[in-house]
Amino acid sequence: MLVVEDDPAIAELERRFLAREGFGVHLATDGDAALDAVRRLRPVAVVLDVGLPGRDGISVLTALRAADDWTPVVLATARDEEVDRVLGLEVGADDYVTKPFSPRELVARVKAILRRQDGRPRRLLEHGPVRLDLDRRALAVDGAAVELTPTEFNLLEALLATDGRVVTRAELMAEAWGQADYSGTRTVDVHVAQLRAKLGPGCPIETVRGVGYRLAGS
Amino acid sequence: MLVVEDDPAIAELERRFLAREGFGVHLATDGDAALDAVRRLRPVAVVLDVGLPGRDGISVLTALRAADDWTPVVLATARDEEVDRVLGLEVGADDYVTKPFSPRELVARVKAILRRQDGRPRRLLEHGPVRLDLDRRALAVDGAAVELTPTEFNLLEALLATDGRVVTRAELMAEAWGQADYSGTRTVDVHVAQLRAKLGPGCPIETVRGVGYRLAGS
DNA sequence: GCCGTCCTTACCGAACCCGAACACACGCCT
DNA sequence: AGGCGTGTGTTCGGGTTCGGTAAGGACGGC
Repeated sequence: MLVVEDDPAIAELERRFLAREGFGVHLATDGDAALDAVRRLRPVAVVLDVGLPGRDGISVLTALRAADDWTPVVLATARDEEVDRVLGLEVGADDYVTKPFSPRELVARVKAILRRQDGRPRRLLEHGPVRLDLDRRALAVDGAAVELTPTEFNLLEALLATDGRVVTRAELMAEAWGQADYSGTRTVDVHVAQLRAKLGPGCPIETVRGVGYRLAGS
Repeated sequence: MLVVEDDPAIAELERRFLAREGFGVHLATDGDAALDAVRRLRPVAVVLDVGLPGRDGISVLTALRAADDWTPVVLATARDEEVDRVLGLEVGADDYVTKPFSPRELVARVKAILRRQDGRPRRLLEHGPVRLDLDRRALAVDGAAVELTPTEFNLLEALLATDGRVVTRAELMAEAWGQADYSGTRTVDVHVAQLRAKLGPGCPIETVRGVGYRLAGS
């Protein structure tokens, strides 16, 4: 469970009530930290304040969903920011609470969401004989399981997510390594080679000379 | 099964999906008819719309519970009627869905409730040779009983509940320990080792390097 | 005070990532 | 056609991170 809230008093309140229900709670105080935390911690759900300094909640949510991350999100909006609520649901929030809210209500909302998403189908990325299970973090080629290292997995995920568009090495670095600027090393190439080896003869990863890589047309 | 809903289109939708699951479905379009139907038909469960004309859903539910009738009730509330949901649960609803909801979700919710309050609500988690009895807090592997300490039990329960999805150490901490934020200790690893030892050679707990653990198989 | 359970720490082996080095492919130019 | 430069494929060893495990101490129940 991740709570994103810049007011320390409110954050602590939320943390206490969620913890009492048995959730392990992490805190983040701004949008970038939140995105990073979701990536690293893979929380079961996120309570996201809309009125953050700098990168606001809506922006964070948009970034998450754009990255194909469907971690359940409860938005916390101020009473008069109705626009944000509507916008939030459109952008992919699972529910929202209006400040000021009772902690009990927040807890109830979070639990409801978790219940709702139980038994939800797994997130899968498929392309030809390749099937990547994001929830199990497992890969199958022609139905046979294939082991992947963490970076190989992230790389393949980044490639499959683009679904045919050309991806530069810099973009792949950013996607699979978190941010790290691509400073002219060959790291990406090496891992692509590894991936191709593991994917076998039907490997759909094509080289676009001078630009980067892309998936073969389905 | 009784569906109480004043919008004929929605009512019909619900009826069709519930019927497909083998439930005999009756309809009622207002609160008084609903109360009457519950008394006469004694349905196994009720799907109850909150926004009824005249006597509303909350009132119907209150009347039922006041008459010591504990027929399982799933409330259907509009998204912005947050008060009703909290109120409904306090008044004795067993669960609720938020409009607009998918019919499949409704069915799942109803089934969950029936399962929960089935004559023998003996909750079992099974996976391969492993069988975990949540009510007796007992574990059997290949039919042979195995003793578990409380933390080991919680840990295994958390793993089995996710059914193959990757679970981070932070999540396991949250699930099995109640709250404790995972601050970089190796506690989880140690207990996983214990578990593996007790589960024996056919142990389905796999390590996902850099992320966490998951169950083997499907 | 003994015993079981739990948490921490430390150590070791293994997996992994990176960067360099070398070999190869492609395309352009003459 | 052949040569050359640039960009890419692939291999390999060093250094680092990560997970398994064993041992020791803290805490609480009996």
